[in-house]
Amino acid sequence: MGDGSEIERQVIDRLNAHDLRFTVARRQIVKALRGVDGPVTLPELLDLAPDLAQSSAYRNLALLEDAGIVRRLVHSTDHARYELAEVLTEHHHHLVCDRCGVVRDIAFSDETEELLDQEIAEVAAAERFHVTRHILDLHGLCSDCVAATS
Amino acid sequence: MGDGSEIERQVIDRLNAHDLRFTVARRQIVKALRGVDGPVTLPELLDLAPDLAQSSAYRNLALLEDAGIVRRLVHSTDHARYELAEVLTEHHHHLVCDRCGVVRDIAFSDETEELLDQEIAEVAAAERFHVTRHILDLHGLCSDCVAATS
DNA sequence: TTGCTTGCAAATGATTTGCACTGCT
DNA sequence: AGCAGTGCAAATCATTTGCAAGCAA
Repeated sequence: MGDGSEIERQVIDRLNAHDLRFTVARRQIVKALRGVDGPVTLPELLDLAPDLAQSSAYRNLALLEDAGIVRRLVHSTDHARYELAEVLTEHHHHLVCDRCGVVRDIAFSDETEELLDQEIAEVAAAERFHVTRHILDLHGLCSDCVAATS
Repeated sequence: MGDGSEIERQVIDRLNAHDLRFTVARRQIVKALRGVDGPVTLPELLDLAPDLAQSSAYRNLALLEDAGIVRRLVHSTDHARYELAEVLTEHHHHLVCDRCGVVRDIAFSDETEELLDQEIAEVAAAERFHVTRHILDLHGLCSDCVAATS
């Protein structure tokens, strides 16, 4: 619970830093994103926050992304997916079902992440590329779709 | 050299398996994709194969993707990127410049890939998810954009 | 011939934007 | 009052698709 207000404080700080207000619409978006276990599409977000206009959702998600509060993911050509930025949550990866499109959060062990960071640092240095983050998505079939593909 | 015809044979086999001909347009697409060091966007592909109609490019890329010859990547909301499938090339990852959008191929050490596969297998089992592949993209700034951000 | 391919132009669908209105401050 | 924020509807833009013509088996 103390966790909740901590996130909220972070959100408000970042909004202030970007001269943005913590309006009802933005509050709804953040609340909705906190209540799910994976990134959501725009339609899914509208279901979670029914009195939010579509254009306001898109506009606020873009602003929240600029403010470092939200992260936009694109796994396919249709709907993008949105989640809270990792500064507000924790570093994680995604399981992506290539059949139904559902996306769920997962975490790796600290050891694996450390080794990964190390390898990334080496490659980045060799390629003269300034790496700021990595995205690791596991694609395949969720258990429901495995069952359906009998 | 021998490598080139090997890929071509693979392409033809896969096309045959899907009742598709190895037409001029498809030949151009495969040739273009073989000549670059990272996945390309549709406009970039059209530059590489000037006498290819846009709709034919889209249509053939979709068919080639179904045939397992091409892989479509989506890193941002605008243009998707296309590359030869890994069965024709080798497992690799991408450096993605968040400023200019350029994408370049990179490879990790076999040890890292093995450890990664091991960790992925564990997570997949725990989450009851059938993982078929993983995508690891390193985001940041390419050296040109680092220089430009003086 | 028979049907896969192609190119053009029109359609689709996610996302963005113009504009007038609402509501903080 | 003054300006950020909102909702509606129209605009954008990547991608898809209908259709008539071209080409290969």
